[in-house]
Amino acid sequence: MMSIMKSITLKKDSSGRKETTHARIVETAARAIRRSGYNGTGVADIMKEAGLTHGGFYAHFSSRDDMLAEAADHAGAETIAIVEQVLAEYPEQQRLCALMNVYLSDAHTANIEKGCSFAALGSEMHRQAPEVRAASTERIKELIRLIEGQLTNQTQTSAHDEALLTISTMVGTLMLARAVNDPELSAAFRQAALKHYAPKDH
Amino acid sequence: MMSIMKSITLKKDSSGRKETTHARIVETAARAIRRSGYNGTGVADIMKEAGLTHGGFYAHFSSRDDMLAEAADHAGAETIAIVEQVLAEYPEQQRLCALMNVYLSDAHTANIEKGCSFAALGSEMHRQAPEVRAASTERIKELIRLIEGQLTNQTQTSAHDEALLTISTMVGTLMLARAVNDPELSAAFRQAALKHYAPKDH
DNA sequence: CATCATATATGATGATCATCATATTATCAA
DNA sequence: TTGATAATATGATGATCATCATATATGATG
Repeated sequence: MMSIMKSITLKKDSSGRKETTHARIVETAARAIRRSGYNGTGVADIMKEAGLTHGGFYAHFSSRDDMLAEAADHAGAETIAIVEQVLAEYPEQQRLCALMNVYLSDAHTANIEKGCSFAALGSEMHRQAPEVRAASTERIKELIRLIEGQLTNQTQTSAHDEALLTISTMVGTLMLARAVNDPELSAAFRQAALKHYAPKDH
Repeated sequence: MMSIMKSITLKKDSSGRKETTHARIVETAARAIRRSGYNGTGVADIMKEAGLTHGGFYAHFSSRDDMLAEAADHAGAETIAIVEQVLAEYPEQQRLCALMNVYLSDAHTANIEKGCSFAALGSEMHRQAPEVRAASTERIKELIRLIEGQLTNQTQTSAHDEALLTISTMVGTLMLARAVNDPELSAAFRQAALKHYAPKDH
């Protein structure tokens, strides 16, 4: 009763410290889930890797799944960004070819924690919390639109279908190339896909 | 000193009870890992699902990873068996087509725990214990040989490459079809692959 | 510099987990 | 049936985990 005009001041943190920290946690988590999987990624691990202690976690996220959803979204966004960057660097005729070469490169195969989130987390997606799955699905749809837009010399329907097929092949190839313990087989999987999708390069 | 001829009798369990139980645990685990992932599969869960208690586990396996390796091998063997069965049921010309239809069917998409172990566990493989990865890699090589053997109208090299590409596409498509939370997109991924690999069927 | 709200840290709780020591039960030989 | 041995169960241990209550530290403002 005595404090009608108590808190006029909004909790505006002009320095944006919390937002910065929040973003740092999400970036750290986006790397951690690709490296260690959803189940292999603990709250304390991520906070430590972000230079914090575990206790502050729930000031930033309502639950672990909430954080995983943000991390999945961020990892998906990074995947989209990689693809967009390659597409922007090449003339129209060479774009898909160049994308394949980058996507199936040794570097991308080795760099799981900064690479394609769908190849890194694909087989775990179906059992994640609904918010995690939803965020990832939206990013996959974004990727489909991006690839579809490159297939201009086709009817709309066949461009969509070909985009879906191309993405399935890219993701499947990269995932299997990482899965096997035999470096030669890993390279063979990627070369076989490149032979089909980027036959120009020797 | 007093028991020179103590234990002549080998511990031969003529009824094979332990072997039967061991096989049952492995079969249960092979389903559990596909359903819940490697990390989501606890020792106690599996023993309970196999109708046992957790304590007896280490009479059957030297470690959890040891069990996971046997489970991965068994799941891979089941995958091979599914493929072999489809191939045996159809005449040579229709085999790959039929395999695609079965592999990308609604039933296989839904039945993760008895389906293709590479689509179910692919993105988790690279961080498993060496014995787990080794067992899975051997089964993948077996699958490659199987598919390669169906591509008879090609040179050896191109048959091998095409087998690798086909497997990457199959696995990637099924994995993504399961991953997304949108049933229409799930069907679209599979239809796009079928359009390319099994165009005969409407 | 002093105050206050905000951001982060310390520490605890109960749950779950792999692993193991020991007890109990089941099977087969006699 | 009885005893020996193998197969499984009971129960414990220490580690790790998500979550939360509370304390401290930080930085903006007066």
